[in-house]
Amino acid sequence: MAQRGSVKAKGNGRAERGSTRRQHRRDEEVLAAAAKVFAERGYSEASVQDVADELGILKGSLYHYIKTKEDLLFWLLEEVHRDVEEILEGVAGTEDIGPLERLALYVRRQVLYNLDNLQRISIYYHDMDRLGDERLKVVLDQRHAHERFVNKLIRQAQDEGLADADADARVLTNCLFGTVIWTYRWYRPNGRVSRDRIADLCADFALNGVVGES
Amino acid sequence: MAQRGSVKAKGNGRAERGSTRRQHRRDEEVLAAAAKVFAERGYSEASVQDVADELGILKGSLYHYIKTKEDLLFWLLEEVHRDVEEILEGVAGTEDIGPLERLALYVRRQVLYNLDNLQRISIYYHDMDRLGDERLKVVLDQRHAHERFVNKLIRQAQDEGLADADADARVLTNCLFGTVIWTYRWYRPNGRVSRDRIADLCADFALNGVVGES
DNA sequence: CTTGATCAACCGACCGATTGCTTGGTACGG
DNA sequence: CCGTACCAAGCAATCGGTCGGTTGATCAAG
Repeated sequence: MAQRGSVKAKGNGRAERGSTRRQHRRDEEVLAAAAKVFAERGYSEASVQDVADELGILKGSLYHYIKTKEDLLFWLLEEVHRDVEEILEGVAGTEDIGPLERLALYVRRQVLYNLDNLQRISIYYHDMDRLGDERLKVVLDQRHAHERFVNKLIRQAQDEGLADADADARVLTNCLFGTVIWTYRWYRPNGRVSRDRIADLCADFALNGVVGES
Repeated sequence: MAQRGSVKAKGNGRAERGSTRRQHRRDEEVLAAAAKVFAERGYSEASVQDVADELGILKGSLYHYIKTKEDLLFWLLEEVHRDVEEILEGVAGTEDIGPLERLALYVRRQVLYNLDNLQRISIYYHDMDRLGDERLKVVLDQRHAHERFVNKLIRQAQDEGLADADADARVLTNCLFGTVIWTYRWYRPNGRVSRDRIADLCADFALNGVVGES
């Protein structure tokens, strides 16, 4: 793990090293501990000591797994991006459905993912900016690709007369993102409304907003 | 300013002391500097030194105006709350309009406020949790009141048959908040769409979402 | 007009605590 | 005996906050 690809190393940071299988176990525990601590206290205020405490080892020992504190943050964000990319590919790969159904599918899946990964999503939207310049650029590029994907679906819907073409597509995209992303701020497990129902309601809300002209 | 009301002090923290008029000038400069620095670097990573530098004075001198670093954060959030309360009162005070028109009015005004106060809104949603327990409770109580206000409007619309009564009002409220609040994350001055147009589009998006069933 | 007291505003040096990170070493399973 | 996993001590830097002192404007008394 300590030798995970840096940004410079041909970008192949997620490659699985040949050996490793049991090693990954502990690596994931490290990331899980970091996720918990960062989500609770925020990246800036969380200390490496806190993460080590969560793992039950000393601070110095944690540096066996990481080079810098920022590594933990970057790897967590990389995980999120990998998962979200799967969602986008799933939506893009579904055949025989129109742009509006695709948008609804995207919203439902993305909202469900957010509700199931509150810690990482919190960290993603709270502490992304704490990355150094190069790594920040990597994450921002991924975000832009994500944005373009949704924006394209909305423009398609407008072109096909399924959505109000007078509304600026970029604004609609961001309104939809607001609906989807904000879930991580108000959702509480044990709530009265099920996650699936919430995902459906968010999809309805966003789709009605995109279609417009009631 | 150093003697601004603490949380405990009968809550009357905003009272203008008898003398003071020129003094307030510098106080506002202090808060403006803090807002700029906190918005740029985040409260946790911004140092008192940074705020003092922005003001052109030494760190020790800044403590003439504040008791703790947290004071700056709390006072900024108090300002936001005071402004937002005005918006709510304005919406509640408008006569002869239904709940849907009231909601649209709220969204437009709140979005415009967000776009005009990007720094403070960023700080509000990014660093609220850094407050101590007592002060955090104060801000959270204000937020809950804000939520109840919008939630009540939505339930009124549902009761009058103007909005889909099958959708959970709490979820709708949070979806609407997502649309409104998220603006501070994507809006950039000098963009191609005017602020007024953005406010209108957000209002349309949110209202269509609340009404549902197109 | 001069004096002297007052007070906000600011300086500059400093303190204890904590931070991210390093280093040299050890315990132990394969 | 070699590498993984961890320990224990410590370093330089930075942090929020303190403190004693200086400056300059204001203003009432003499």
